[in-house]
Amino acid sequence: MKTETIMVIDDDRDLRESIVEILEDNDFTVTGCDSAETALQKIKFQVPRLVIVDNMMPGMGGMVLIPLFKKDYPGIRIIMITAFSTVDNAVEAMKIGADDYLAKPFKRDELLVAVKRNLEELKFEEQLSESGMDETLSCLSNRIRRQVLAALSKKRKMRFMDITRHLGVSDHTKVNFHLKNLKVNNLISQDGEKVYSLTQHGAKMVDYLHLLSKKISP
Amino acid sequence: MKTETIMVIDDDRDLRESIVEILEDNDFTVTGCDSAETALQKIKFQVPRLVIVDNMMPGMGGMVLIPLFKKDYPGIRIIMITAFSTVDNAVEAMKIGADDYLAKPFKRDELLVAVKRNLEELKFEEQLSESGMDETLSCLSNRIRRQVLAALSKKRKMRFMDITRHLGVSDHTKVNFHLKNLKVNNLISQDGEKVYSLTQHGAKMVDYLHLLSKKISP
DNA sequence: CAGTCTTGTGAAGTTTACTTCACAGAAATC
DNA sequence: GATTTCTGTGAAGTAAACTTCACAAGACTG
Repeated sequence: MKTETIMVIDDDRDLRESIVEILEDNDFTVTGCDSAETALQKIKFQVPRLVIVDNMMPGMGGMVLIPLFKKDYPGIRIIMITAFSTVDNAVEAMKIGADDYLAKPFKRDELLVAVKRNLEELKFEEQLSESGMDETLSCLSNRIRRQVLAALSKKRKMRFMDITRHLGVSDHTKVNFHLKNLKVNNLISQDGEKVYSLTQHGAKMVDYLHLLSKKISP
Repeated sequence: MKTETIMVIDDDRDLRESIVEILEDNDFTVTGCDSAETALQKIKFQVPRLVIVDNMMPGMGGMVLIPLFKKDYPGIRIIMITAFSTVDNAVEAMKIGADDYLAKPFKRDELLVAVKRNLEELKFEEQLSESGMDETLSCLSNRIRRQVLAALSKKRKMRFMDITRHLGVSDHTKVNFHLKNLKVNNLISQDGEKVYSLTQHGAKMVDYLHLLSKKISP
């Protein structure tokens, strides 16, 4: 099983090692860095999913590092550690790209909660931009293809010309084009007798569309 | 309130009038016709949602009439009345475009159940091919737009360049194009301070996308 | 107040999606 | 066995979606 990767950047050795230890105890794969400069080098070899970075550090501070990280690795999640928990500080951090912040001193559990919450949110966002969604949604966004699904949902099995006539389309090759598309997207299938029917996945999508149509119209 | 319109075609006057009466008692708007030829005339003035037609009639029979109706009015639903309830007869009727059939003699309730079921199924199919679905679904089928929704779902409020940087897109005008699209589709809105946020509708769609992503992946 | 950052607009170009047309083998029908 | 119907394929054309580019007004920053 693959564990989530986290990078911890803090010049304070004691704090850094204690954070690393806590995270490793919770089965994360952790990389520690003692400065922003080191972090910029290490990230080239392994891009973490989550970064925990101290605001105040000698050399490049968190405020400078965050935009650099966000620019090259927009998918990354960043939690900033701030010494003084002023509202200004937090707002400023969020503005430049931090996704969350922790005020020093923080407890073990506060750290873990923040880490887990951010990893959850990250997964949430990633789901929405999954590539499989592109194909499925754009397949469903065509009225003719939805009509085919609706027809097959009722009649279970239909032959090519049955579908064409059912839709009232004069050009059968047009229907064929959309049937192909539906087949590629695994929403319908064709048996040995050339009869079309919904796949299991297709049936699910019909359900989904009805749920959706109720939300859209009223 | 608008009632559903039904056309009843039967040469047998007693049967026809009794069907019409039953349907009118149940608040349908009914047109009776004594022949297929009359029906072809009357349909030009008002297109019904459902047609009940007798198979055996002098002149043009149901088997001939159905393809004509289906061709010119594909959205229509047709129930055929068959004198002899042979399986062949039913299969034949379905093949040429009838959506359901009733075997003579039938009871009042059998008629009503068939009528209501077919009207329900019709509504079901119409929902799937609603025009509003086209815009919404094709809007959601774009990965960048989904990422914008995901980002706004988390951060609640974001400004233009925040969004652009969050996505890691170099050309801001591209993001602007998609923001416009989202605005037109009423998924996001912009307040007086030019800050973007999800609309209520947009928030719903984010929920639905997660539902969908769970259906697609496993 | 010069310069950069933000938030756009509109046109031109590119890519993708869809439609139409011409044709053709297999199956059913007459 | 000739003819119509069914089920396609592939190319060409059209429309829609998306991207890129050139430019600019207003806000903010040093």
